[in-house]
Amino acid sequence: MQKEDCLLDRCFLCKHSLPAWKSLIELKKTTFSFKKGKKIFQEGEPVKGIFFIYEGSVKVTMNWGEQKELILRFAKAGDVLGHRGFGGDPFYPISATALEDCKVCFIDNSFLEASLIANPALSNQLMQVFAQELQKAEKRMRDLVHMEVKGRIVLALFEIIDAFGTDENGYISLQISRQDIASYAGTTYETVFKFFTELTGKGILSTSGKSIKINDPKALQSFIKY
Amino acid sequence: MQKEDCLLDRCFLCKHSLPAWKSLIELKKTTFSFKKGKKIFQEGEPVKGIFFIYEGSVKVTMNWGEQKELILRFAKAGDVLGHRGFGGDPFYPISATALEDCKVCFIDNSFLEASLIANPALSNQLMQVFAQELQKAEKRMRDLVHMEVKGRIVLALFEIIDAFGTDENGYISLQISRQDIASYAGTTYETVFKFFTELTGKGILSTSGKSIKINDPKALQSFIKY
DNA sequence: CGTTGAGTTGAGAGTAATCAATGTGCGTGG
DNA sequence: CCACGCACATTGATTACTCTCAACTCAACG
Repeated sequence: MQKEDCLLDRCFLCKHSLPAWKSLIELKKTTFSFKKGKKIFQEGEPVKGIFFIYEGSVKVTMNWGEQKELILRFAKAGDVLGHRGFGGDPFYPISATALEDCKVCFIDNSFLEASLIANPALSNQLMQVFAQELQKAEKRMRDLVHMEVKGRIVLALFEIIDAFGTDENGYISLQISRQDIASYAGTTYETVFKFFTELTGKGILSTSGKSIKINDPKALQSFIKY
Repeated sequence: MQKEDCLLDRCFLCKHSLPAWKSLIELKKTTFSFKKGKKIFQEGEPVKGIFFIYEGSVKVTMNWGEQKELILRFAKAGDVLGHRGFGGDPFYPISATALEDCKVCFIDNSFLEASLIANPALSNQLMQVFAQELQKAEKRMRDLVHMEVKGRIVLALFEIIDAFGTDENGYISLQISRQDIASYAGTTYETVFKFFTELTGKGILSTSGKSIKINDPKALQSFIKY
């Protein structure tokens, strides 16, 4: 982790702050780098502040017992991390792990709170973030409960493409493991695996090395049954 | 639905507003009554404002297809409803249904927004509400995915008691249908039923008419496996 | 007295998790 | 350069859970 300059336009806090605050924010915030696979923060740790991603991608997870994890969401440049520390417990209820090499801005709690009080527009922006994430979370809750596994895996794929996009050949820009897809869809590694071989067999999906490409989105859709 | 006076101390908006605003809020807000079973608002309807419950209890649900519903949460006096209308779509992503006869305060969007801008403390309070609900939602998401059905039903019972309490005899204060418990636990009516007969057989649970009583919380806990 | 609908129970089917076995690639050390 | 071991990928077989469907009971009501 090392301190660096921050790309203003990619940082939530800078983007939504009053111009007058920007120089102050520059002083206050610290930028850290995380290597792929490193934990940015962990379930149970005391909350010290809030993070803004301005480079790389991150998975936000929650554990069940020792072995099982659920990926709650993926986050990418421009997204906020660690705001779940707000309210109640001063301990993170979740973990955040870098999926690629990442750069994140860190703002400590006291400065953030001061900013929120002084700058209602920022406060409103953050509230919007919360509201949207709450909506997404509840929708996902329903999906995880009522959809069958194949549908959930399909949804995971769409979600991942939505978050990270595809390269010029149509492959998902992020190298994501089948284990992570399983953790997002709330299923097991093997099940994802078998489904993928079924899909590649039918030509709906292609895999090249570690990367995945969707050939037939409509056919995928059809696995989502109401 | 009829207009009535509002019990100030049970209303989120009044409780967290500046004293100077209270009289204005009194002017602006409207109180409605809803009979048990009536929908307060429904998935897909345009968002017109926000509700505060000051009497009765409510289930907040989301539908999957035509038949399957998931109860996202229970709300009772003092809780906020309809704030998920914030951000993005101006349509409710969820429905709210009265579980008992209810009285709710309604504040229309424009006045709420004005209040939030003028009163940062209120804004912060609402943000806290969002943050806490987001935490709860994500925890529940994990539970629904990784716990087995019996554990989820147990959790539902605890959750319901937590929200609504028990009467002097230890029975859950709210008459809740097995269907609703199933919808909360993400399972079917029959499964809840069979589990309940198993539990009453072992003396862990008692049912009297429509009401439910937990005799042995520890034995119930043991169905939650990590 | 028949009908309706909700409460209750049982049998069967299907899905996905678990377990186990085999295959594959890679790095390391001899 | 080869042999070995380890971790991870892949696949098949088995198990177990829970959903679905259907039947039955019982009470209320016309």
